[in-house]
Amino acid sequence: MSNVDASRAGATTHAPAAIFAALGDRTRLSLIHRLSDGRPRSIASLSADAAITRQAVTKHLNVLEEAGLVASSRMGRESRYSFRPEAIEEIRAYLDEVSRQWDDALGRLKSFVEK
Amino acid sequence: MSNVDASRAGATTHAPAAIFAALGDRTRLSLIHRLSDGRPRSIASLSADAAITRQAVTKHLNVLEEAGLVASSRMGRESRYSFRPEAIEEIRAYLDEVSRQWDDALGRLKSFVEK
DNA sequence: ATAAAAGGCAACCAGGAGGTTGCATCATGA
DNA sequence: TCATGATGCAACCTCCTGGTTGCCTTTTAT
Repeated sequence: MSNVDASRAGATTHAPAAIFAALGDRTRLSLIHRLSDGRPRSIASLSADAAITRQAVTKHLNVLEEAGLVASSRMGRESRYSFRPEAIEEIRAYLDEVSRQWDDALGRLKSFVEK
Repeated sequence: MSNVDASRAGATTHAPAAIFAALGDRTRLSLIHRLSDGRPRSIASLSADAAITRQAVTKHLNVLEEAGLVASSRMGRESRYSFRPEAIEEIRAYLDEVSRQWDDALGRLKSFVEK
């Protein structure tokens, strides 16, 4: 289990850095891309056309899950991973904050120059 | 020098994964946060209140620069780093693409159920 | 002219990340 | 019930990363 305490009800505030880090890998990014069509997939299915081992894919999926980007549920003998858009929204909010601060700075500079 | 060819005019298409990876570190995230107020800062200034060495900060700044998140320019004896919002816009576009794909999937599911 | 400030360079180190292989376990279709 | 498919677990390996220390170079203030 992760040390991020994903079991704490509601407050699943996966630090932005962790989410960014999870997205900072080509393989994981392509997994996200494929899962973002809404269709849950098994590990075997996801590693079928991959150049790496099923075990490697499993590790990547674990990273994505701990970051809150995907969710898994066991269905019989296979575990299906599905995309979780909440995490995306979380870092989108973070980016908005950075952009807002930047825009504010631009605004102040502009009004200063005009004065 | 990086192998990303940051000198190619205009087409500074820093792969999303590299940008995400650069943001996937608390220290670098806080550097970005501080620089996003638009005020360029020297390395010494940025590492003044940091818990780590100036050298470590330098390395982080290099990572951010290669990802296109900051730009540096030598001013006398100090080199000033400034925030570069273009990289943020680049990954925001990527996130939009993922979200769009997700929304489309939801839409198809909805119309299927309603039928 | 020189001491102090600001950086750059390089070597070095510990730990983590990405991958692999081997083997055990659980579920299921014949 | 039994072979196969889908995973889980664990050990192991290599390379990258985050950090450090030591020392040299360039500027600048006095």
